[in-house]
Order: sequence, then structure tokens, then C-alpha cells
Amino acid sequence: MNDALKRPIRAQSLVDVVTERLEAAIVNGELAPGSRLSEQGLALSLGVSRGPLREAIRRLEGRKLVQRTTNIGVHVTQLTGNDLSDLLVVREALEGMACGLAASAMTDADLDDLDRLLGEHGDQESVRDGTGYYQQSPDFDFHFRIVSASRNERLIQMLCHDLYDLLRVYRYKSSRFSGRATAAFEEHLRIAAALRARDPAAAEAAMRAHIRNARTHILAQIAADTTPV
Amino acid sequence: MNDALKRPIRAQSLVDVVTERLEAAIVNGELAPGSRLSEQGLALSLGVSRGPLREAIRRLEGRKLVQRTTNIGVHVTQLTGNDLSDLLVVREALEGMACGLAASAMTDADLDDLDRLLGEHGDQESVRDGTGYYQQSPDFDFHFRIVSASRNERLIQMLCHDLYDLLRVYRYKSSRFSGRATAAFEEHLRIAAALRARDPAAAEAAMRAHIRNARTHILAQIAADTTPV
DNA sequence: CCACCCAAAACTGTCAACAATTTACTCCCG
DNA sequence: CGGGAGTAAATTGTTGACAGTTTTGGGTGG
Repeated sequence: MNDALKRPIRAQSLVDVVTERLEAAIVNGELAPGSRLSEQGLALSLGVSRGPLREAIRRLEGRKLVQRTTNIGVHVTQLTGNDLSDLLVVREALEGMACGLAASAMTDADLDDLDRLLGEHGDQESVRDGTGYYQQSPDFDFHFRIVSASRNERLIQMLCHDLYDLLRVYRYKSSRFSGRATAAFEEHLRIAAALRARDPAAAEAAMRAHIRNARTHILAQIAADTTPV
Repeated sequence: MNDALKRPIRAQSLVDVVTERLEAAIVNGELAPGSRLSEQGLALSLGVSRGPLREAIRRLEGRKLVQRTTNIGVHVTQLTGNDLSDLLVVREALEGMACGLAASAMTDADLDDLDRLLGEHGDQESVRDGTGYYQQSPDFDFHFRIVSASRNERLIQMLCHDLYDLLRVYRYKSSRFSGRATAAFEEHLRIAAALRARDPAAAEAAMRAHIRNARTHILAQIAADTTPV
């Protein structure tokens, strides 16, 4: 799909490298939400000057992954329950649309791949008892494939790059979202069936219901988690 | 709604000021899409050093308003017809959702305000013949109010700040999108009616149809514009 | 007259130093 | 012993300078 070759390779600047490193560190929890980023310290530990580091931070700032307060410093974005709620509504809208588009655009090969993926999920026991710590990755795989099949670059970018990153940040901060693996798996099957039927409306509805259920579950879990504290 | 007072005021840094200026210049067309931004020249004309200017550019880069190529320079994002098409699909998904939420959240006062706005629009002759150059602003007003009524901060931000900015950039670059003012106005009325009925599903459907029609119209106009060239 | 190569100018990438503000600590007073 | 003012340390904001790359222009050879 990509031309790959022919386009001149450009040495990526320090800013690019630093941005990737910071993004990875934030997403995988190495930099905890709410934690402060010291420019001096980070510049030293990354072996770069403060200039490129600051520029990288500005870029993440534009993506809402960090927040800068003038003369105070930058903090990794900390999502409140409300933020997470809002974010999942946005995800419902975007991913529902993506799923509807995918229903029209997916090839037979794509559909077969998706079924194979679901087959592997079904074999895992973690789906049945629903601990699902490393169910996280296959779950993202499933959604990632459907979104990619929408063939809408902007939509793919917004979901897979921006939204998923933000959601991952939250996941690592708070406790696992578990206890719904079985229901989620069945919803995945329903989505796959609608895609196989090439029914955009049904596919969108199934995906939206899936995300709406996840949202309800997550919000309930958060409410139960934070009220006792 | 905002606490306004009590929160200490912070002198906004040069980066903030520069970011606003650049954003405004790009949105209002002063910096044309595809044009190159010279760091030296801009720094000189804005009266700041290259450091803050570069940081401001990085922030806009995160928002996809400009694009940087290593060792070459930064260019104002130039949307292709495909980009615009993708973008409008995203807008359909997000603004449809926002409109559905607004149907539940809008107060009677909000609805009255919206009706008053529509009444003013109906009086303008530009709606009837449909030149609609400065119809642009009232149109954004209408959409802006509905989106704001969704009470979803993330959604509001994504639509009113990010998406509308990008769309405005395109509008100024290419020819006016006209000839649909009458139909658009009627669709606005239909949306308002659904909101007044507090019917989320109908409101979402009406908004999505409205944006889908606009998209079709715009894409057709672009195809007619560029093929002869 | 065109194509190619080489040198100079212009520009971007990076860095280290300086200025301004915030934070932390210490000392003094009540 | 508690509170507050003042000072010192640390951190962020900004700047100017240097290094590396790209582009431009001219000159030479075919």
C-alpha cells in the first residue's frame, strides 16, 4: 500500500526520537499520570539538550498527553473519571463510524483474518474467567484491525494513535478493567457477524453498543473504586 | 460556570502568544495552505527568538495544522480532496453524537436561543440566493451552539477547536462553497425540530444527514473545480 | 545552448549560557 | 513553639551562537 521505497530517507531529528521515547514512556506507565517532568533531569537522562526536549514536549502538549503550566512545569495528563467518560463517548462515535465503513470496505481476506483472531481469543482461558490482563493486547488488536479497514486515514490516526494512547494511559494508572471478558468476546462475535454480512448499519450499531457497554462497566468500576477512598 | 477569579493569573509565555498568532494567521488565510514558514523571517517579524517560535510550531504540528520536513522547513497543511473527504466523515460521526447528546442536555433557554438564531438566518436574503460568503459565520454559530450544548468537553474541543480550524483552512484556500444555503437552512430547521422534541436519535440522524449532504456537495464541487485544470 | 559540478549563501538542528520566576529553607519575631 | 518574612537554590523562559544540511548561483565542458 505504501510506496516505501523511492522517497528519500531523512535522518530523523532528535525531537522525533525524544517524542517517541516520551510517548512510549507515558503510554506504558513508566511516566505515571500526574507526575512531573523535569526538563533538566530528562534532558540529562536522554542525553540531549533542553531545546529538542522542550519541542518534543510541545508536540505532546498538542496531543493532550501532557499539560504545561507556565513557570511551574509539565505534568503527564491525569484523566479524571469525567474525562474518561467523555473520551469513551468520542470513541463510540468514531469507532462506530469506522466499523460501519469497514463493513463496506473489508475484503474477504480481511474478514478471514479477523475470524482467525477471534478463534485464538476463544481458545484462551482468560476469556472465560475474565482476568484479561494480557487480554488487553488482543482486544486492541481486534479494534485496531477494524478501524484500519475503514480506509479513512484521519479516522485511523485519531483512533489508533491519539485516542488509544490516552486510554492506555488511564488503564495503567488505575486498576485493571476486568470481569467483562466473556461479554466483550460475545460482542466481538456479534460485530464480526455484522461485518461478514457487510451490513454497515448493523456493524456500526454493534460496535457502538460494545463500546457503550464497556463505558458503563468502566465507569461503574471507577465509582466503586474511588468512593471508598 | 467558570470560577474565573481565585485562580492565580499567569503571564502567558511567548510560546502561547506566538501559537495564537500563527493559528489565527493560518485560519484566516493570511498564511496560505502549502506556503512555507521561514523560521528566521517569522521570528524577526514577530519580534521573538527562534526558540519560542519553533516550540509554537511544534504545538501546531501536534494539531496537524502545519507539517515539518526535516532540514527542509515547515509548511501550512494543505488538504487534498481526499483529506477533506475523510475529515468530513469524522465530523459527521462526532457532530452527530454531539447533536444527540444536545437533544438530552439542552435547556429551554438554549432552544429558544437557537430558534432566534435561525430566525435571523431566515431573514437574510443570502440564504435564498445562496451566495453565503458571510453565511459562513452564522453557520458556524449554529453548529457551535449545538456542539457546546453536548456538555462533553472533549467533544467540544475536538470539533470547535481542532476540526473547524482545519475546515476553515480549506475553505479559504479553495473557492467558496455556495449554492446550498437554502437546502442547508431547511436541514437546520429539521435539526432544531428534533432538538426541540428532545429526540436524541432523530437529532443525531438529522445532523448526520446534514453533514453528509454538505460533504457530497463539497466533493462534487471540488471534482468539478479540479478536473478542468 | 544545455547539462553537470562545485562553491557560497541561506536555512534548519542543536547547544550552552543568561534572565526571570518559583520553590524551599532558614532565621527571626511574637 | 508557631508563623512569616527574607534569602538562596532550583527550575523554567528566552536568547544568541555554532554546526550540519539543503538550496542557489555561477562557471565550465560537452
